[in-house]
Amino acid sequence: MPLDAAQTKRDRLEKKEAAIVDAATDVYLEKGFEKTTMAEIARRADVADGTLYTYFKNKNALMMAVVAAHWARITDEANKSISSSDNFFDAVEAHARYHITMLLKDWRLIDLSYVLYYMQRMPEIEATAYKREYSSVFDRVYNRALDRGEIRSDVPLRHARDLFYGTLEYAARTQVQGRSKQEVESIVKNLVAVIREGFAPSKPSTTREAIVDRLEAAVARLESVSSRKPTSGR
Amino acid sequence: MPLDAAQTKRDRLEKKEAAIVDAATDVYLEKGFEKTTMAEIARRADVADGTLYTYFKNKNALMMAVVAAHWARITDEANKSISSSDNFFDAVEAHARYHITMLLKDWRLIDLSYVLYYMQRMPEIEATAYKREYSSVFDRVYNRALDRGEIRSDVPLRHARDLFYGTLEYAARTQVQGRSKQEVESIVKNLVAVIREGFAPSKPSTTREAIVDRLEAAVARLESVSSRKPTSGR
DNA sequence: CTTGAAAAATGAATGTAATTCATATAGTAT
DNA sequence: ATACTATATGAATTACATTCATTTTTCAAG
Repeated sequence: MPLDAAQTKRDRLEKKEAAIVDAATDVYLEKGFEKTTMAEIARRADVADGTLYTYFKNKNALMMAVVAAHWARITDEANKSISSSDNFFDAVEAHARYHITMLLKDWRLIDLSYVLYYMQRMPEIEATAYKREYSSVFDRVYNRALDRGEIRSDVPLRHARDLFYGTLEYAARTQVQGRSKQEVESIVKNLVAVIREGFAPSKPSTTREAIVDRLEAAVARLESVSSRKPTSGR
Repeated sequence: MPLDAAQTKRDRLEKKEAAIVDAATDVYLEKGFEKTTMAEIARRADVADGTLYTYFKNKNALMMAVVAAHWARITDEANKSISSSDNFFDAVEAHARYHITMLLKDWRLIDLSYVLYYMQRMPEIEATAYKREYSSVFDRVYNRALDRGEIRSDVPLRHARDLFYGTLEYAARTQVQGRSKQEVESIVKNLVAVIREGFAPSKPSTTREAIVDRLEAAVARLESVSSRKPTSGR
């Protein structure tokens, strides 16, 4: 088989697969999970019922593809959301703003991930992989800040990550479920403020004793630094 | 109808209803949502298939009852979890510890609430009411601390609540989904530390603190001059 | 330009599980 | 005991997901 013919064929199949995923997304957003039927998806994608099964193992796999397409989109956007900030707190604020705005806009698709995950075990599809990829955005920002000494170093990454995404997702869910109006800015500012206080390099205590301790420690660090450099002997 | 006869009759029906809910809980915990069938529940509860529908409108309503029974249990326990602490941070720590321990133990039932909620709209059942009742535990602790001036007063309750429950639920979910071992204490201590820093009444800065800041800055400059610590990549 | 084997697509048939409903049974008041 | 009502029953119905025997399309080789 010539290479460009194969290319064309694969293109054609991928286009059809994408059309099916798009149709499934539309139906799901209109009707919700329970009322989405394979027959309706097939009708919208303009294929026969059976055709769906040549592209996806079953309904769950198809819905998982819907979810995967969405995570790919937002992971891409999330990476852009931090690109303009160079200090930790600005990057956190930008990413928080992007994240909660997205959650409020696309919550039905995000929640679909959870529904699929909890409805049945699907280890072969690894439903949480998309999320892990997405949350690596925060990980990079955090690790860079650690390297630069912008934040205290005794809080493990995973705790910071849980705080960040957990707070935003809970806030978004509260807002979507209740009928409270959206208040993105208030939520973002509050989270950033807490992180600013809780993750700042630890402020030394102001007792005289503590000052002396701090000075001793600083001197010790200086000594150990210069002793590692034989050229600048002491 | 005599009153005690009515009482007996209602008792009988309530016992049967509880038996059905218990059977449903068992089957669900064994098989997961998709593989739980009404026929199996009926068999376990020792009633006919149709009988289930004289107690519950449909499968979702029955599963919702399973969820409701669980929320009632844990709301009761949660209230006990804070009763022995009298200051804010102790109460927060006690409740945090109870909450995440419960989440790790009963996550399948907690998640079932979400699955049901997101699978279809059920405004008549008000799936989130249980959760609202539960989270009022935190609200009471927080409002009491506000009254007593134990914490700063410019953080709205809902933001504090989102931070508290959001962080713990995200942490629990991460742990359940991954195969990382449980680390309740680390998570609790970290959350309490962040809340302690972020919610403490703001202290006015003192002269001594300014001195320390200046010394810190001077030492940092010295250190950066005597050795260019390369930022370790990652 | 044919051709036939492999890949895709089809939709009627099948299987599974939720839900309904006509009928039977049990409980209660008179 | 009798009639009346509330409960319980499980066979029949319904709604979908999924399968599979056929048909249609694609494409490399002659």
